[in-house]
Amino acid sequence: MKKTVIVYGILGGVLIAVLKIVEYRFLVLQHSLEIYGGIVALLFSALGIWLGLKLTRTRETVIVREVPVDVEVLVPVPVAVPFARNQTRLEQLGITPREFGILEAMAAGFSNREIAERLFVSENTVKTHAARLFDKLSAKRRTQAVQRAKEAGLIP
Amino acid sequence: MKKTVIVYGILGGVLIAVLKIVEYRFLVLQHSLEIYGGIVALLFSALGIWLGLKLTRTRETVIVREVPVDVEVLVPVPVAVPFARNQTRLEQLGITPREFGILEAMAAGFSNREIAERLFVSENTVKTHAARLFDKLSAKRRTQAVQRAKEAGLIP
DNA sequence: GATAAAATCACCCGTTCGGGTGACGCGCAA
DNA sequence: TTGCGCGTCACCCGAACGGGTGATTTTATC
Repeated sequence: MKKTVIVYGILGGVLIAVLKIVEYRFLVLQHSLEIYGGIVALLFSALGIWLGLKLTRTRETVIVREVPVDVEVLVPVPVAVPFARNQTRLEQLGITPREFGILEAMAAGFSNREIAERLFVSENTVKTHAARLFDKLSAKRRTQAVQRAKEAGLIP
Repeated sequence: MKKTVIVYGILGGVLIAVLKIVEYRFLVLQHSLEIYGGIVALLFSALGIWLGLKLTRTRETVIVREVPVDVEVLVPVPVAVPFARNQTRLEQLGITPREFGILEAMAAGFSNREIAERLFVSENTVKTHAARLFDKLSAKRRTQAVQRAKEAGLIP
């Protein structure tokens, strides 16, 4: 943060110097302009900072902490959310079964090499499938692809 | 840091250029004092806002809300289950707030660079946080880290 | 004020990913 | 029979990622 302040300071100094030079060149020797500009700059800088603070200050993260009321009642709750794979969207995107398999493995956190070993294919093949998958999901990274697939309801 | 310096440089250059133009117009037009002031005000407002944002980047107020858990209410899991972040597990793993922020961004499919720009830090910083995160989550890849975090109930 | 924890940034180096391209075989339908 | 979709594989190259190390600064805490 100090650095930022220093940079700002230097920048301000340079700015003022340049202003002075420019002013001399144009022979407009009205100090009021300089002072005026400086004051305005200062004021609005302060205003901007204040505004920025105000805009981002009320950022609250609400965290829900679970507190057991009765231990005996707190039996492991089977969530059992029947995930319904969105087959329609799969077809809409034109994702082939093989590509989907790679997608699942990717979502499970496997590397290309691991996926290759798992599916008994070469790493290059996995990469090809992955590339086509990224294209179809409009993703640039595998994490993004996984996220998109999740949003589309392709994977839980 | 380099980027910041470059941005600052460009900004300064543009500012000076604008000032010159404005000053030139001052010789021609008589109403440029207002224009000059307006431009300076605008520029420094923007600058101030940006600075304000940068200053308050991590000002997050964490509110821990204790919620009694009742199984009978939990079992009929209806729809729209507001994801309850598992704060306990977060502390167990020793994941700091900042690291968690990086984790969220990672899960959203952002690259290290994008995360860096989003959080107003350098890419190296993001990588450092990520490395520590991987260590704490026993993950070797970011996809795996996301998967682990999901399993642990850290992220939806 | 000392101390510890957290956050920030940098550099090097090796690995992994992803884009682009080209190619081959197989099965199926026109 | 030919075209097409699918799956397979290879190579190159640049970008992104991750490990490791070291350092400074900020923040919290006593």
